Amino acid sequence: MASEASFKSKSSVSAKRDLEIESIDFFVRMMSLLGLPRSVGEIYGLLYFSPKALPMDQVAARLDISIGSASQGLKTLRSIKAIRTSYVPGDRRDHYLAESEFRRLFSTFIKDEILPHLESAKDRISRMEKVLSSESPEDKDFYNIRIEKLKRLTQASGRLLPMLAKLLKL
Amino acid sequence: MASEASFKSKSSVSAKRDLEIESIDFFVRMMSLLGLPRSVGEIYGLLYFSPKALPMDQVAARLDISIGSASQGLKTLRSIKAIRTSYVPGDRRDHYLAESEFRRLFSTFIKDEILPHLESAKDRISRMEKVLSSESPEDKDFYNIRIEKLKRLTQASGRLLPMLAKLLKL
DNA sequence: TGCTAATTTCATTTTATTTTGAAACCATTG
DNA sequence: CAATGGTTTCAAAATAAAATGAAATTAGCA
Repeated sequence: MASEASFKSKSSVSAKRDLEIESIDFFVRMMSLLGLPRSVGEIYGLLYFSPKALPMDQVAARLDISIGSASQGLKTLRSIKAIRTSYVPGDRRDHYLAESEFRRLFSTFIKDEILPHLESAKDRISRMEKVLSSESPEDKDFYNIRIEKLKRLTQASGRLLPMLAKLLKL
Repeated sequence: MASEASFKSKSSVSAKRDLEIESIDFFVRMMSLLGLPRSVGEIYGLLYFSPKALPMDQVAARLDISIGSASQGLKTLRSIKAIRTSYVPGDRRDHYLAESEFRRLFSTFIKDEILPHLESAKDRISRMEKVLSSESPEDKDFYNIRIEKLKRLTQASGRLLPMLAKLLKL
């Protein structure tokens, strides 16, 4: 009947569980705000409140998700630098720790997910300008104004977002 | 054989179509970045480059989507103040115009979609603090530090986002 | 090098989201 | 106040996204 839990007081274990659950819930919402799947939020939430690094199979077991999901989710989190591996002697499994500076994560997200879109937006706008200048349709003024507004929008974003990203890294 | 197009030069019509298509494409991506469905982006993109206000049935026809979708999409766009209706004498249909100050839209989005989450995050954090103080588990320091970091994150966001919202409204 | 544990990949299944279309509802007008 | 045009609603269908699980791959160890 001896279990891992037998070394800890009962209330302490449940307190940890409570924190874990709040954490998972918190990050599931947070990640879904960034358009990331539930499982990714769950994994990060679990790791965020885990004092020790956890191997993939434990992550999957604790969250009751498949190892496939766990593998994918950890991959995603690695790619946005939200977690890192830590070496555990005598264990060939990779162990994962949450990168606790969550703000950097937003910064990475802006750089990787949003700024590239801005780039393609610029191309699109030049394309629009070319169409307009070569064809001169009626309502040309209207179209010019709209294109001008789009331009300002992308320019403003192009300045604001990197600033924001920098602020978050501090 | 007489058609609407017969009053316009052929190239002018296609130029408008080209702009429309680029616009729709642009806003479909933009909206999906905000987690809004494709049809919503399509509708806004169409209206954004339309010199005259369009009624729902024309929106549906031009985009080849159902009137159900059009109705839902317009409702969504109205709710985030991205479009407005304009009165057209002698026509009982509502006509829609894009609100061209797209930046305000982000501002509305921050206020309506993100800030409420922050509020509930604060509640969650107090809950965590309560659990921790009443139960005192081992690794208490670790948990305290993590909670502290979450607190700072939400505080920083709570300051930054309203600022950003304000900047975008200018 | 061969063996085995650990991890990744990916076709299939499950779940969630979006769209459709038809019925219900509303509002204008003859 | 009936008739019709316009709009919304919502159950069902279509589509898209995510999770599973098992096979394939990789990496550590004897």
